[in-house]
Amino acid sequence: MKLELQIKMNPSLYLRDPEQSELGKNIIKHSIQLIHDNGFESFTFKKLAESIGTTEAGVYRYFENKHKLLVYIISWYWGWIQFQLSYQTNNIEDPSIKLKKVITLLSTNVEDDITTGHVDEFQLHQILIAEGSKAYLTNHVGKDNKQQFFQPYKDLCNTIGEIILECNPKYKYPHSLASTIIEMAHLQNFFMNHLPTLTDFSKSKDEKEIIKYLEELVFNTIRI
Amino acid sequence: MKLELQIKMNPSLYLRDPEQSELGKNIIKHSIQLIHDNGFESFTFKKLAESIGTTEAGVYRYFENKHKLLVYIISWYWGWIQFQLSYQTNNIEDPSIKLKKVITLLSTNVEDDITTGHVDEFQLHQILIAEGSKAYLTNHVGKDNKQQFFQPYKDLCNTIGEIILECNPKYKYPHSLASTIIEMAHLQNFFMNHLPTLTDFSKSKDEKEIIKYLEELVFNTIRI
DNA sequence: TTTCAAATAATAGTATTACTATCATAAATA
DNA sequence: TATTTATGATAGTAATACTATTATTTGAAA
Repeated sequence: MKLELQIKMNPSLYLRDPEQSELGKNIIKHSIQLIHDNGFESFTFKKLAESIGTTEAGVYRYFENKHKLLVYIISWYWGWIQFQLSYQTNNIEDPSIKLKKVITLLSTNVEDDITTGHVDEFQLHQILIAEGSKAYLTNHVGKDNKQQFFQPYKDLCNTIGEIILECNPKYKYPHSLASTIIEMAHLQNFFMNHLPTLTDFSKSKDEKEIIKYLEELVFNTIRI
Repeated sequence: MKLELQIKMNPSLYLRDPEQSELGKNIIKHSIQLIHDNGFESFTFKKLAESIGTTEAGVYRYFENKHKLLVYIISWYWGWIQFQLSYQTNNIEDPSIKLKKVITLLSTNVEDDITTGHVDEFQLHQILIAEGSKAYLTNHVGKDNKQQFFQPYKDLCNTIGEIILECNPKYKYPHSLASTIIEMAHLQNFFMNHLPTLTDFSKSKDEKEIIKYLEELVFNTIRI
């Protein structure tokens, strides 16, 4: 039996479920490739269609617009991270070890997970770093939020918040600290590679430095 | 004598200096208004021209494209913050008080500064929160960086980094902590107002809570 | 096996965006 | 007064972000 990880997606994100057809899977696969290679700004459904070998109209049958497609793949990523997190922290008792796993998981450029055929997690992680915040930094964030587009992100944030509270039940800002960890794991990586003077990792350009920085930040503020 | 604050801008950002003409100042003023009201995505030079009462071509004589215009007003904001910072921390000896001023300055929705006629700092602060990261989250960040587009941001980051080192000369991540403070002051504000479950400030929706959170985070990690 | 619905392909078309180009006119300056 | 310079008015183009229509293929139910 071949194990395949299926992540449940919010149906409001798509018109037709991309997991249910070859074309759909190709849309996801090539979107990730194109957004990774050229950025979300220059990504268009026309280029996507050409890259797949279908037509623009074909893509529009699956996704209303490119923003929903971006939110889709980002949601998928958070769902996958959520799964990785519960998998990696399973049977671990010590909450501070769990929290370290969280920081490492978010900061590390993962390898491609072969149990998810059409998704390249490495590229997806890069997309999250460079484009992740564009999912919510829009003037329709309120509408999107009402449709639960950001639920996977919120769920992850809650999970991490709970681990923080296990470390220190009296800590007052578990959610803010969780969102800070998530965002900074990505942003410090972006800065390290593109605007190095905004960080202290420009020499090594090593993710491990980011992990050390975040660990110090987090464990000192919750006072372990 | 009327005091007017002039912030020196990188000439590569514009084709014609907007400070030097009424039309130019109107471009800045109405850009801020429009981006504040409807977001950067829906902002176009056509709308801007209509709002001013000039033509699209008129705007293009000042700015090559809307991205450079965004970077321009964002750079202006960082220059203004830099000035506020040196003004507010002037004559203060205690570096930890200075650092608190930094956190407060970045987290607080400023009032409009009347010494800068055509710029509304309140709206500009809101723009920074919602659109600030779009200045550098592009596929041409490297090119832009080579042209020094992000110098004001870097300068501010260095200034804050130096204050951090004054607090604790042995702290290893002054730049990363500085960029974390800047980005989180904005992002936690955005989350508080639009995705409140990602923070712990949803009840009060009070900037002062963000300040407390950041102060705890910062002073615990540099161990004061 | 037929048939009938669903998915896809092919093509066309529209409004808007992001520009560039041209030419006339008004204002500032030499 | 001549002339540079900024602005205004208008036009045009390629690309983007869609919508619509029709034909063809495929696959499942009758």
